[in-house]
Amino acid sequence: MNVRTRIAPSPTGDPHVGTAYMALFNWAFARHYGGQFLLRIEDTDTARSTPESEASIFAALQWLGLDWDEGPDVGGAAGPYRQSERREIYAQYAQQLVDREQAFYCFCTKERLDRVRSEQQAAKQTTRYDGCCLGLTADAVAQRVAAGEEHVIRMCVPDVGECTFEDELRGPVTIPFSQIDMQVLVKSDGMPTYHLAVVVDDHLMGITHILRGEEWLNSVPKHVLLYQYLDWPMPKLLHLPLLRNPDSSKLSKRKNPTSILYYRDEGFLPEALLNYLGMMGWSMPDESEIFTKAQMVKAFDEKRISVGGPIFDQAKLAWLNGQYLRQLSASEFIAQTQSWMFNQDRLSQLIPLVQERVEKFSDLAPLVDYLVGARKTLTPDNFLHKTLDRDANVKILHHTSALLDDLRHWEREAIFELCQDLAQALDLKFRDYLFPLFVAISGRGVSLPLFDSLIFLGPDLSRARIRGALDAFSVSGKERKRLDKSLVKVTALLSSGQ
RNA sequence: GUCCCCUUCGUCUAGAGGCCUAGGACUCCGGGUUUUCAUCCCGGCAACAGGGGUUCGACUCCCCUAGGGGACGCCA
Repeated sequence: MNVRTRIAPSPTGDPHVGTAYMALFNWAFARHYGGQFLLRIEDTDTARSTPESEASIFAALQWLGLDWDEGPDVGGAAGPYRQSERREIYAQYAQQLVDREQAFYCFCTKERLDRVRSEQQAAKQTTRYDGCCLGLTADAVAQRVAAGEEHVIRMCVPDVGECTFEDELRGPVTIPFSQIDMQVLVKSDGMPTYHLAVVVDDHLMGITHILRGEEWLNSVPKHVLLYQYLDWPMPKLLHLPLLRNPDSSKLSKRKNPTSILYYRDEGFLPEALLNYLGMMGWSMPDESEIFTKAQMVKAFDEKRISVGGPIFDQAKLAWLNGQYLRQLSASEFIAQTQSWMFNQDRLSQLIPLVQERVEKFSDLAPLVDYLVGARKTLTPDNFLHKTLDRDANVKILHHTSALLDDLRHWEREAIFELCQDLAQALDLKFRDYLFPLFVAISGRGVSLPLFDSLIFLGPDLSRARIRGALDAFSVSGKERKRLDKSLVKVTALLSSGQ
């Protein structure tokens, strides 16, 4: 049997380490069995997908050295590999499902659905579409569609019975159909949802094994139904554990750096990151911990995957990276530091910031230390200020961090405006407001211009430093909740002000 | 709330009924090498969630409880 696996990221943000994790296992699986590994872009969310994000996913996977045999950039016989370019294909199957009464048109408004949902929640029932449009006659549907009424297509799901399917890592799993929603398959903008697109594409692209996150386990019955409706064979399913934050919740950028680019910019080697991800839920048969991706491919055995959720431990990753750095020859080390920071491109961004501030070359390093290296670890004392107290510092850091996390385009002007607006909303003088940010970014109250620094460091490092600065203050869960509430108010103020 | 998944040192893990006095790694703590530091070496702390079965024998199999996680979107 020719094995085919895929990684199917959604280009809606920074390339996530979870994506790298899944890519690694799918890649290793395919390579071990001599099959193909494909890259498919799941950009059916037109509001959130961006070409920049897609490009950064390519860049991140290439940096890691995970090569794909078919994909949007390299082509292949089963293309196109971008879901937004496959609309007609999905439409065709959606129509087939409607014709066979395995799916139906739904005209319910968002308002009605929200109402039904909250009623079900109040009654402590499973939230699920109530079947309102299920009984519509073909004529009625045709009329309403012709009249231009907005609609979606939903899949039919039995009310009773249960679905049992096989997960290769945990054995049979049974989920009652009463828990399964009549999932929307085609959105009102004509795009398929994940569930339709993934089934159609995996089949048409000949995917034999799906290795993906455990978060998908609950939606397998929807897919099983679709495969049955379409008369297609089920691929094998392997649901891998989710990477976790230190508090054991699902890995998230609010609690941990999650962007692959962060690890690149911080100075991790791709080999080390990959090696580390390879020991999350998997181990070499001889228990060795330092191994190359070629060794992993050779030894790969899905039976060795464990299903408990591993915590992504920065300390062990750092140790592992140290092992890799130490084994480099001096000339390799020079080459690596050059490609990391000391190259024409990076230096020409850096020098203009310092040229007019130095009198001797020896002034250079102290000025830029925090830009070419980690800033020092902070304590509350670093934030002592004539007007800002502890709580003010915490609030500024928390709110700025949250707003920057959601900022789509990392541009000087946008960041500047965001900060200015926030300072105003908090009723602070701009220069006072900026103080904790200077400390968070540079480790000092005075440094090179803040916004230039943010641009130079880039979104991933900047966000991590501001979030890290907050760790200097022990912020309790309770306080964090208060801060989140305060943030909601401030955000409301910001949007009303515009 | 409902459903699903998971559960070995603080963390990553080894362990497929006797090889377990539960092993390795990170972290932390000691000690050694080194002009300092780091590296490196040596040593130490530290776990089978709890309770019932099955079995001559259970970390390993089954059940219950507890805890953790996830899902419940016209997001993936």
